[in-house]
Amino acid sequence: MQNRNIASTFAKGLAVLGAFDGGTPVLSLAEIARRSSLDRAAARRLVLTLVDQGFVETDGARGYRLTPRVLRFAGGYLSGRQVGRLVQPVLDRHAAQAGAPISMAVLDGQDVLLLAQSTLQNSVVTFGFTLGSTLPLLHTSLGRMLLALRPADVAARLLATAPMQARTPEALTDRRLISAEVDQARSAGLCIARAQLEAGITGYAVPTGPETVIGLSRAHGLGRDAQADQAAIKALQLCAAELIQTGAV
Amino acid sequence: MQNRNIASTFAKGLAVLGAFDGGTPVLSLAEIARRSSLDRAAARRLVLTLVDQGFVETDGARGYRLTPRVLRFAGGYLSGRQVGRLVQPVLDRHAAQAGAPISMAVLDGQDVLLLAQSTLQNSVVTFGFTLGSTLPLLHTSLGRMLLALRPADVAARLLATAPMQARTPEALTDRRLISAEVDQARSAGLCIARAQLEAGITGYAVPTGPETVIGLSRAHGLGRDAQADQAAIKALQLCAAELIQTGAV
DNA sequence: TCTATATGTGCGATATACGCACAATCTGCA
DNA sequence: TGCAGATTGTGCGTATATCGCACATATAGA
Repeated sequence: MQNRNIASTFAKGLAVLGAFDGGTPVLSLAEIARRSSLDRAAARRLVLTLVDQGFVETDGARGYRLTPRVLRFAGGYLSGRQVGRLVQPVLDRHAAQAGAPISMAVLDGQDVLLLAQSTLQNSVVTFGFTLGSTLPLLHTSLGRMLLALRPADVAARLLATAPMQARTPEALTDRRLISAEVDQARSAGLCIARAQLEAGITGYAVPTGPETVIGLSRAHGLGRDAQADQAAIKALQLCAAELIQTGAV
Repeated sequence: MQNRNIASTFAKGLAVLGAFDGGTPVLSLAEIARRSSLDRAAARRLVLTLVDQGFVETDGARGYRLTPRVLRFAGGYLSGRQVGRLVQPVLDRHAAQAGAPISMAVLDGQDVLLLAQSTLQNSVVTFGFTLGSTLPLLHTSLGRMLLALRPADVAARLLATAPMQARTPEALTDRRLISAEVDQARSAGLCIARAQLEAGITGYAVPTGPETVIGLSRAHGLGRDAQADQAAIKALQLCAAELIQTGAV
């Protein structure tokens, strides 16, 4: 039974807008229809509406891509939550002290979604991620920490269904082992993930609120470096304490 | 005559989404209807669609606000244009060298729209702006530089119609004087705006492409400091040169 | 040049969305 | 505490916006 409180054309339009996930910068109409599971003609009309409203442009040929105007939605969110005023300066200060970029993230659907980050000059570990980037839930310290913050039933469901995106030889592929890592993060109030997303890189994460976490990454050597781990976690905990004080999260 | 290639319900939905501009973090249905110029019942259905799709949430009472999910649109744009990989590291490196945050912007409608920025530890001048923030066109060095990049007829139209948002005693309010500043920016390939947006702050901007500019701001003393101006412009020009080399803009 | 894929478009059908009007709720003030 | 004004919730009949189809055209790649 259709819900008359829902505008289905608008919902379809949002699916079309969501098809532009950045993995492929320019999309064809056919690809947009596929990604949004819509009839080709419907997808075409919705894309032309986005063009008309200035959120999408053509590349002159038959491809479509987002325009900067979509950043206004992010601006609305960030300004509304005062991220630029309360969160960014704290991340900047602690990232400088830690000598590593620090990111803030939330759980969104089955992904880690980056809310803010402080990048640094000459940072070794960047990966090109930005605000709005999504990261895997099961193979990042951020993701595991976010799962740890959720009620056990919610976490269990996500652990069973989130995509398995192991990309390194050391990445866990057994969901039960990942679940154990999440349990450990829940107990300890921190998470350390070694070479799960990228070989040679250890990720660290701590909570900053009921639904947000911060994290940083560092290159590691062959052995486990307890001292480096402790320093990274300490830096994050100091940062988290200050973020909690701002009340922004 | 209605254009059958445009889905008007989707266009209305985008207007509702755009009502959340961040100035007021939580909006009522009545306020959303006003801002989007829609019938109250229509606005309600469209907002409920956003709630259903996870882009908006209620505050438990009668207010609505954006969720982080809207950042995915920004992520799609930033990832598609490789901002995190090509632009951000360059901004970070040059901001560190300049000792001031550097932002990249485009013209969008009648606003300056921030595309990227490198913020710094202990930065004097932050204002809380973030990626996705909009700034006034007529009273920022970024805005005047963007106007300078446009064909003369386009610039003239914007100079005549963009909102006059003077907020300091020294801010120009005569559109002809502002136009002269834009002409000078066009000739010089750089723009310096003293105390136009904020008292005591000078803004600098240079172009990085046919439609993008970068800029930074510094506190200034009572007199004009030609040496500080030259250093800021030089830093921006070095940054712009490197950005042009990356081909990201 | 040919084939497969993609795109453009008009159209009839119908499902979606509209706006209205009335009821209910909430807020602020005296 | 009560009242007035503003806001919100909701059902409904109707109009129109949107749908998906089918055919034509264009493009890309082998």
